[in-house]
Amino acid sequence: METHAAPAGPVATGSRIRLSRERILHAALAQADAGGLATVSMRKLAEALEVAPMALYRHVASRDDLVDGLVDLVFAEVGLPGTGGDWKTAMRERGESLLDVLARHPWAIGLMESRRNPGPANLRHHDAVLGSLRAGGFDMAMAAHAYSALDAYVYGFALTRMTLPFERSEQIADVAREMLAPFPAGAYPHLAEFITDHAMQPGYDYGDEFAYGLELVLDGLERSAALR
Amino acid sequence: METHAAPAGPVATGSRIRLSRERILHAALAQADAGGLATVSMRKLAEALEVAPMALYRHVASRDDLVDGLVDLVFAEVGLPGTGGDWKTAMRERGESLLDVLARHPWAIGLMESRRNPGPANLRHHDAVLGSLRAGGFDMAMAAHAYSALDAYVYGFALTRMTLPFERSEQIADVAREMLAPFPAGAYPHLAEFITDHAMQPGYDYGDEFAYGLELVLDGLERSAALR
DNA sequence: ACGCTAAGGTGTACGGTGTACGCTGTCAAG
DNA sequence: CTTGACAGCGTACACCGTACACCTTAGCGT
Repeated sequence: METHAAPAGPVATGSRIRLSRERILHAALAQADAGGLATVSMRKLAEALEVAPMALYRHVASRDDLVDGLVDLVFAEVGLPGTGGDWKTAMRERGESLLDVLARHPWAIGLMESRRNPGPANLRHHDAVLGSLRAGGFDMAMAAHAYSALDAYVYGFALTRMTLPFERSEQIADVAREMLAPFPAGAYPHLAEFITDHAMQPGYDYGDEFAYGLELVLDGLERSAALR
Repeated sequence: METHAAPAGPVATGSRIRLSRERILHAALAQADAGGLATVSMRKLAEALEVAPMALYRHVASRDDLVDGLVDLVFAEVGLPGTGGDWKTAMRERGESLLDVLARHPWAIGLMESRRNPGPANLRHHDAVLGSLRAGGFDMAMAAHAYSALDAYVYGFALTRMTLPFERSEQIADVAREMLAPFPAGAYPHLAEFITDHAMQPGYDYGDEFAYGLELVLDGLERSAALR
C-alpha cells in the first residue's frame, strides 16, 4: 500500500485512469463475485481494466498476491464485535455478519483462514473477537474454546450451505429427483423421507438452520464458562 | 460404471495393464494426497499411469468427472454410524471419523458437499446418518437441526484447522513472528497475548479443541431434543 | 523551459493447462 | 477371415500465469 498522500496524486494520464492496486482489487472482486474465483484470470482482469495483462504486475506481485488482497477486502466487510455490551450478543452479531459476507463472496469461504499472509483486516478482526471475549469474562483457555467452536460452526455452515444445490423448498423436488435418478428407487429410504416429508414442505429454508445451531453453540459456551 | 462381470475380465493386454476408471481414480487420489488437488493434471496423471493424456478420456468424461469420483472415494472412507446403540456415541464416532478422513485428504474439504453429482458413497453416508438420528428418537425437524449443526461444526473445524499454519506449540513462535512482522508492534494486543500466553505454551495442540466443541454441540442437541 | 530518471504500461515468448477430433491397432464375435 | 467396437494415441487449439526487454510518459531538479 503506497498511496502517498502527496499533492493531488497521479490519478489520470491523458484520458486513461491510472492503474492502482486498489482499482485492480475491486475489479477482481467484482469478477470473482460474478463467476467465482476460477474465472478471474490476469488476462480477463486486464481486459476489463483496458490494460495489457503485464501491466497488472506493476501493482500486484502475482495472482496469489492478488488473492491475498481479495481475502483481506472480504475480511474488511465483516463487522467487528464491540467490547461494550453482552459477549453473547456481540458474538451472535459477528457470526451473522460473517455469514452474510460469506454469502456475498462464497468463493472466499475456503480461503479466509488459509492464507499464509493475512492482511491487516484479517488480523484486526481476530484481535477484536479475542478482545470481545476477554472483555466478556472469558479466560484465555475458554476464549480459545469459544473462538474455535464459533468459527468452525460459522465457516462450516457457510461451506455446507454454499454447496447445497437448492435453498427454498420449491426447487428441491427437481434437484433431488435428478440426484437420485441414477440409483435404484428405495436405495436411500431415510434420505428420500427427509426430502419429501421435510425439505419439500412449504416454507422450508435451509438458511433457517443457522440461527438454531448458533444459539446452541452460544448457550453451550455460556454454560461451560459458567459466566453471568 | 461398466465393469461387466464377464468371463475373466479384460485385465491386461500384452504386457501393459489395462486402464480403468478405478485405476485412474486411485492414481489421482495418491497424487492429490501428495501435492493437493491442483497438482493433479490430466497430463501428469497420464504420465504416472504410463499412458497418453487422451487415453484417460475413455474412462473419465472430464477432469470434473474425475474430481466427482475422487470425492466419492473419500466419502467411502468415512465410517457409517450404527443404528443400534446410543445416538450420541454414533454421532461422536462419525464426527471423529469424518475429521480423520478430512485430515488425510485436506484438498477434499471444500468439495465434499459441493458436487452437483453426489456418488453412491456420499448418498449412502447421508442416508445412514439420518437413519441413525431417527433411530435415536429424533423427529424429522430435530434430525435436520442436528445434522446441520454437526456437519457444519465438523467441516468447519476441518477447514479452519487445515488452514492453520501451525499445529504444535513449537512452531508457533516463528510463524507468528513472520505474520506480524509487517505491522507495528502492539497493533494487535489480544492476538499477541493469545499467542504468547496460550498458543506458545508447551503442550498446546489446536486439534484438542475439536473434542470440546463436538461435545458442546452434542450436549446442546441432547438438551434441545429432550431425549433420554 | 529543459533534460533526466524512474516508474508505468506493452509485446513477445515459454511452458503449462483441459480437451476436441480423427487416426490406428487390437481383439472378440460372427 | 471378416468385421466392428473400442482402447489408446498424436496433433492441435485456446487459454492460463508470468519472465524479460522494451518504449512512453510524468514529474522532478536545474
